[in-house]
Amino acid sequence: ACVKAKEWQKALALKTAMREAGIVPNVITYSSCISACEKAAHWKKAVELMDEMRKAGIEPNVITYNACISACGKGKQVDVALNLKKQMEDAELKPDLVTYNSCIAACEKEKRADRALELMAEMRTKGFAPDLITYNTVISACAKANMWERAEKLVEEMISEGIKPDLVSFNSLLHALSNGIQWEKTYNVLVDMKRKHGIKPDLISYATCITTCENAGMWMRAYEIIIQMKQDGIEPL
RNA sequence: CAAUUUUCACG
Repeated sequence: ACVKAKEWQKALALKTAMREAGIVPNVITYSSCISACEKAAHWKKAVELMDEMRKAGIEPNVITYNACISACGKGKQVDVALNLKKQMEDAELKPDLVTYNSCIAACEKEKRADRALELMAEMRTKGFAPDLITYNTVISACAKANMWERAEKLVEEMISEGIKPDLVSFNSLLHALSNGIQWEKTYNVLVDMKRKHGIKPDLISYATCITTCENAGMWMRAYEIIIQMKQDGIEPL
């Protein structure tokens, strides 16, 4: 059952073909198909597949649920995603770190920073330490909810817990600051990520800073950043 | 190397 076709129609066609060839789809077959739907944000199909496999007497496992939660997240269905997490708890399956990260990502898509933060607190009580991805996702959630102060705090928090922020962390923080039109802070972060953390800003980082300066009416500053970007070997598009 | 999680934009 090796499904490498990453487009959902193809994956589903393959599954049908398998059945017709007399091969019984197993958990992994379904999980793969759900994953294929996920990339296309086809959350309804993903949920349908879960039902279908249950009817076929195949029990979804943690990975199956995680894939489906992710699919719902991409389709902006937080409630469906959180319901799935409940379902798996009822089915005496233990949500794992990926489950939480996927649920938090679902909240992020819907700008539900409050729920994302709640979930992060909940996972701690269940003995899961938030990892880099957890933090990055929550920071991004704060960015979308216009909570740049919280985003700043989260970065400090992760550092104090020994998790090194990466390029994604900083880009998310930059977006948070950008949405708050904190152009000075945005610029400081851009400088700090390179000087203090050894992370090279990429095109996204620079573009975010430039946009912020433009929104703040700081045209000269925006221009200076473009110059720096070119010195860094990154070309504006 | 059979399946699952994070940033902007496009889709």
